Amino acid sequence: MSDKSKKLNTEAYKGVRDFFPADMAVEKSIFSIWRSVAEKYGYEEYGASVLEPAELYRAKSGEEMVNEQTYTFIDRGDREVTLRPEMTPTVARMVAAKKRELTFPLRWYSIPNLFRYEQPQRGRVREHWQLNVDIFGVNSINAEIELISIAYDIMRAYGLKDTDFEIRINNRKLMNYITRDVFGLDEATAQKVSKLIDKKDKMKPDDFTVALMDIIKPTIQDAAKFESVFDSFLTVLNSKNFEEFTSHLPQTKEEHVGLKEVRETIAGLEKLGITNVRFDQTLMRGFDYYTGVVFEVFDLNPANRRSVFGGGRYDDLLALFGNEKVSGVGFGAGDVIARDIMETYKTLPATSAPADIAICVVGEQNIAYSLDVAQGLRAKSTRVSVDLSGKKLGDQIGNADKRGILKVICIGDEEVKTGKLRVKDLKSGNEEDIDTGSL
RNA sequence: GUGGCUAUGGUGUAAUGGUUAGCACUCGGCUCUGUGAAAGCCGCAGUAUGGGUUCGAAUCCCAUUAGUCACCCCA
Repeated sequence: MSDKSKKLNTEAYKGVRDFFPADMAVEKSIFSIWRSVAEKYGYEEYGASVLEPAELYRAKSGEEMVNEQTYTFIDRGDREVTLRPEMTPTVARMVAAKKRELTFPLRWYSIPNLFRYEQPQRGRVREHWQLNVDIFGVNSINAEIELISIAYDIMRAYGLKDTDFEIRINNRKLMNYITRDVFGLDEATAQKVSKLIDKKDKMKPDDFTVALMDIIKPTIQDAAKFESVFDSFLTVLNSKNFEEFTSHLPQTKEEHVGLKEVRETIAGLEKLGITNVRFDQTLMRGFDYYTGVVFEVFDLNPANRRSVFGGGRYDDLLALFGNEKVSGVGFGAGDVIARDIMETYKTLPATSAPADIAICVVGEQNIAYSLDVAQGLRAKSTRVSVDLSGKKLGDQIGNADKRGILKVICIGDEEVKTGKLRVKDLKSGNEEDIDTGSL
């Protein structure tokens, strides 16, 4: 008698995915796009364990992030362990460990699975795979240009046209300059403002204005001064393009380095034929470790209003490990959004059959012979699946067809005796003699 | 973590608190034991889980689990 309460649930753990063969085929095609583009640019693949000591993330992300957003537990040896929520600290650790024996610039990529303890919803899961591409040891914005053009090539490989997506860039140096130097906000206020700017696109303009006022007002006593600071700040933030934005900044003899970097990055990409790049002064990115250019790639289709890629320059990260500075620029691209995009644009490759030829066996006594024939074919790199079901021949052929296998060879007493085999093409129905001697 | 919405065979769906929970696809078997795709017949399989209200619950209520949306957070 069956006890319902004792049955195990077939569902995957909350927020993680099973990859059945059809899903895995999609996943593999995404990975293969990632790999081929990264390798075309001369990047080498590396890997690491999903387990990291919790302090690796504490150092940079703070208690709250580690406690509430990660899978963290105590192992049997009383060590605090975290399932990696991102790859950058790991790669920084690896690079720092071997810094003296590595040849810079270093071009590395990886496709790690990452974990975060969050409320799952569409496009947001607890375990996902992410392409991470990083270049270390290049101080010029040529690194940014290279990374962004990799991201661009991947978008094209997903099957999108230039007009389907947009690359948005900003520069941390610029925002720091504006909030601190130009408008004189203190560190804490600047921080709050940054967080707010990050959400600007999601808010109604009026709500944003009010929220911004609430943050800035308490820090400026003089009402008249506040009025003028606030208005010009708002004007800067609402600039429609790079030229307008620049014109609102105080003119000095030398162009600010942040502006220069953005200008040169856009120009550099343009020379490579990448023209769908847009300056966006509201682009912030959550990470504290970014120090220069930051960028994101967006699908313009309203179905996928999330960033497809995100990255930037982090020049100080390796200092955490006591090393002298090594500059880094990197980005991440998730598999979930990649899948959504390729579904939206219907660019997913057709699923391929699990084998090139199916061998249908009539009579159990002929299986040994069939296996031998299969080995001969496999030696020539043909993918062969031998039907071991013992079903009727018609069913075996039907099954091969259902799996998308295009050709079958039927083997029974007759074939074993004469050694003459015929290949049947399931599309045309034609049969063709093949020479077993050549197998 | 907070709030809203949702949950019926493997899949998609139907059923004013009142028959044996219906249909399609899929799957298995057969018509048809050495040649598939068609057609027909037969069959397997379900009210997410645990409670409650009621003479009676897929239907109403509560909790749990999961999905989804918004918030939080965004790596």
